[in-house]
Amino acid sequence: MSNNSVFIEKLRSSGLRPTRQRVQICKILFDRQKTFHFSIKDLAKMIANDFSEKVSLATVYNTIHAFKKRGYLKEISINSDKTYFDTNTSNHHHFFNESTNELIDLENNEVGKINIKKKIPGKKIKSVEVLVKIANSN
Amino acid sequence: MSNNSVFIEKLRSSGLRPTRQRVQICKILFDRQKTFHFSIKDLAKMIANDFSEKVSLATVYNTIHAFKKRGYLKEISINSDKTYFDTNTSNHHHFFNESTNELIDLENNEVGKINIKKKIPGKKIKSVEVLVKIANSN
DNA sequence: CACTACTTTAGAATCATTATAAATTCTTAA
DNA sequence: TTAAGAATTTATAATGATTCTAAAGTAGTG
Ligand SMILES: [Mn+2]
Ligand SMILES: [Mn+2]
Ligand SMILES: [Zn+2]
Ligand SMILES: [Zn+2]
Repeated sequence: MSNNSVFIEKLRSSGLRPTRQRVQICKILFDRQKTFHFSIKDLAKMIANDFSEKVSLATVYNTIHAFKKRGYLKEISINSDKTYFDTNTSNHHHFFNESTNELIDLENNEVGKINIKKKIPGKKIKSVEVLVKIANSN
Repeated sequence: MSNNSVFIEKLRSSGLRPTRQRVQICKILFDRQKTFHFSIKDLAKMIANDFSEKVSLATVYNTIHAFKKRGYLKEISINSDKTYFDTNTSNHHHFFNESTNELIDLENNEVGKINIKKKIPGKKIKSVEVLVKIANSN
């Protein structure tokens, strides 16, 4: 249960004015212990439920993109029909539960060292991400 | 330079009738040595260039999705704004060249064994894919 | 308070993809 | 070979996500 000043500071520090709408979005995104994986649609729904005031979709998009640009969110592409944002901006991997369409974090230290044997001349590795698709064992 | 009967057989064996359009699409997709990574837009352009007869976009989508369903193509999601199809249907990984938006195959044997230490109870691993983003070293 | 720059908003525009339904083509059993 | 039925293609409309626009509202500053 952070208080608003944390969010206001977070917004200010990234060059965004702390408006009612943005503070509300911050509460939903960042007022929690665990990583939050969400689609824009998820988020819009939660705003509609948690908040008496309506927030336009354009504002949701604008704010999320600003946070992404500032490094407060990462975007994750799993498949063509769904894109997620992730409040965990560390370098990390994911499980994707195909039965429930749920993303689960896999921290860097939960995956053994990844050895990329093939090299591409003149190119440098920017990131290495693992996606593990899972489904019910039965 | 395969001859058409190869494609016709490929189509037939997967329950698709060998129409002019599908055979032409097969030529573009499968008449080559190396893996082909493409977007629907890429493919539609190539059809327009290589083929005197027009093929509707709906047919391109239908055929690609049928091939995907039959296991002749894989779909790869790199980021929200581009989805690729891949003629390499083996279990494999990718480099993504951020400078050129180009995908490069990384075969399974070009990546050391991947050790997923975290387990999810009641779930079975369906696939493990690595995406390595690269850019010019300069 | 008054001014300015930033922000929000509804609605329009765009773009990829999917759906529809009529016209065409393929298959196969006379 | 042909006729009938099934599958396919096609143009076009519909959908859905995202982005754009421009007008109305709000925050920061002095
Ligand atoms: Mn985006
Ligand atoms: Mn698709
Ligand atoms: Zn995550
Ligand atoms: Zn590939």
